[in-house]
Amino acid sequence: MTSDAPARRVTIVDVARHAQVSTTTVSKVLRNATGASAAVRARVQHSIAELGYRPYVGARGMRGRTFTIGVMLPDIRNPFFADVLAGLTEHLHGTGYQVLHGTGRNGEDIEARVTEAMVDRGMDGLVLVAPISSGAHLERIARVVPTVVVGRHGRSTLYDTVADDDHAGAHLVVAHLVGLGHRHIALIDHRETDPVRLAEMPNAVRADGYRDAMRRHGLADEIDVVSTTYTHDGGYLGASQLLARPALPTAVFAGADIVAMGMLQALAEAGLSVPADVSVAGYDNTTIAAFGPVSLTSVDQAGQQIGGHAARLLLDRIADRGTPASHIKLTPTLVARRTTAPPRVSHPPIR
Amino acid sequence: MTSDAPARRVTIVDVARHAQVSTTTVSKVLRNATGASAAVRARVQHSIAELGYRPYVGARGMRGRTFTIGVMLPDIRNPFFADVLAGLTEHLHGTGYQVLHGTGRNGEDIEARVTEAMVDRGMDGLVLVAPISSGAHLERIARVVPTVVVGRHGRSTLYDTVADDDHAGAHLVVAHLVGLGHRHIALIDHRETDPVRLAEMPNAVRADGYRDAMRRHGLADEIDVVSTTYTHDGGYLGASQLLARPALPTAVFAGADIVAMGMLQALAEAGLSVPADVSVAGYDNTTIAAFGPVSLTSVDQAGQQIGGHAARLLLDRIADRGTPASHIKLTPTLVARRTTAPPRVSHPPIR
DNA sequence: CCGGCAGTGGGTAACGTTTTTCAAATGTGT
DNA sequence: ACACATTTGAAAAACGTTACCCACTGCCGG
Repeated sequence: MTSDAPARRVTIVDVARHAQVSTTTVSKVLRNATGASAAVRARVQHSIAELGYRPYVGARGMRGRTFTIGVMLPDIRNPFFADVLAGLTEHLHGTGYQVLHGTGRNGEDIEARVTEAMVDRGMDGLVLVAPISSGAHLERIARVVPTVVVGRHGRSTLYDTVADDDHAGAHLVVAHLVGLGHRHIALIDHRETDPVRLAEMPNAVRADGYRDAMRRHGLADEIDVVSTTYTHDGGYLGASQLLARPALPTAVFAGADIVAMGMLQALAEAGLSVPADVSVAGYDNTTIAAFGPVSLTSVDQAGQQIGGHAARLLLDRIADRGTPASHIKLTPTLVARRTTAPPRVSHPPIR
Repeated sequence: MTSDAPARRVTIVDVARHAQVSTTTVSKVLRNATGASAAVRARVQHSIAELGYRPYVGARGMRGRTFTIGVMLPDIRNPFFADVLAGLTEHLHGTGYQVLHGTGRNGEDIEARVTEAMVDRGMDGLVLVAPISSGAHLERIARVVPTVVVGRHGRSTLYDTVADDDHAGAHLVVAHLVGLGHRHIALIDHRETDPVRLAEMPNAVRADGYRDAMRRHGLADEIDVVSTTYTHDGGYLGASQLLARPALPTAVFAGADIVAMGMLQALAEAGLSVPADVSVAGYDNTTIAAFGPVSLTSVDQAGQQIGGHAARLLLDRIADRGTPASHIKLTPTLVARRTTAPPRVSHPPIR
């Protein structure tokens, strides 16, 4: 009969006693190390199973390894991050590593607390997804534990990076809209003041790509950036600002799907229809974008692949911490759906 | 200048040497224990700051505590779980406990691996959100580490539970639809074969509540349950099955928002409009349900509150493992939106 | 027949922290 | 000035695991 007693943990000593061998031998069996005969090995395995022994990770950690990979996610609600995580765990499945994650909640102090906590827990490797911490902080972490940074453009010799080519992604969106006949294309951007982060964060690169693409299409004069935030409310606010103007742009490039959602809501409330009155494109190709009734044109970042690459790089770096840093850049693809269409009144070609 | 050297961790010994005291004294300062004068305390604090010392959790764990709370989430994509997590971390903020989570991916083996991993890492407490493991497994865990189970109806003397009253929630939906004039109300259920889980899982309780409510409204003959799964595809499939019939019900109660989404997609593809042709209600009041263009009638479970309660119970249990198990049941509320309306052809009242 | 070698198993010392025990120093009341 | 309580700080022993080293057994070749 099972009892309610607090139950002391079974240790390697219990197994050793039960199998009539030394703890050293049990350890050898556990690690598949040489120096144990087949007979002894079998006896120890049997004892392990019978006693239900599981190695205590804290003690293992003191000897160097915890078989744990920590993943910092900025926000658990964004489906893109879920894709990355899925790719990661998929790749790590069967390697003996356990994935645990923590949320940075898009706050620099909270994010730092999470990453520090992972270091303090002796994790063998860290994956930081779209971190907002300073580059110096990232390097401080990477110096202590093998680290891969995902979805951020800053580089370092101390950690690997996997990111999407946001510049190319922005080009895809602009080209798609121009191809439909749009000229006045606005961008909803995430306001960023910190000069260091400015260059490294995806939103900044997307904004750069947008400006560059507009210029290349001869639309330099039409560049129109509205700065809010990469949130649902930010999209709502951005749409409100556009609606307050005398004339609406014919198309809007929202820097993230979540922003596009906020816009769609504001536009619907204002009685405008999409794409008849205005085209809207997002970024990330989240599940909700693909959802039929929404059907948002978006840019797909292949989050699952990104996660897979991150896992691979991290395993390499754990195996040999001296490997030079790799920087992988994936090419995004455009998924055209029903929120983008030719403008109602087509502008006459220039000249 | 910072170097690329691997950087050895600063230990309590380094701090002790720097502050010219024993490690014991440093430990006392760290834990705010008595037995250190104000002067020494200040000196140690200064050394800690100067060296950037952080206690190594693995070593602490060997002495009993890791200041870590583990949260098992079945699925990172479901916003309801994100709400629960937010409530949890909110409540735990400032307590010195760090929250780390792992995903069970709705697989019994993967879930077991995650929970075992948390135990192996010496976590101080566990929150298991909507676990699918057997009750025996849950009790085995709870015997080793303080545990709170969220969103599941089975009870035990070994762990606390926090759950929503799914029976009442189903009543709310049926009452709402009946109030609008519906009689033929179908339920999309999650098929469950395991007899033990059958009674404990939320979907089963919702189905029970639905049947009970239908009977109380004199609609026993109209009870109509379609069994698929609680996924987007499950909703799509359920809708397809209904569409294959000669006559559609006038309203459908999808057991979860994600199921409702799949249904909406299938109905839209079939050229039917909601709520004109058929009313649809969900469950969970996820973010996407509230999203304007979707505007799904749903049942709100107050995930944030649930998480808060779970955190509180867990802290109590950690403080005193002997406390008798609490079982909290929260009352859900209905959020009526635009996917439910009176049926097109109102049935005449009975008799 | 002896020296070396491969293979097997065990003893022991870490790893970084907290807890327990104890001695010294300080203060307090006659 | 003396006994005695109290405070302060240190030494040492755990916690569970692994890595390093050593001892022992057969066995092979010279």
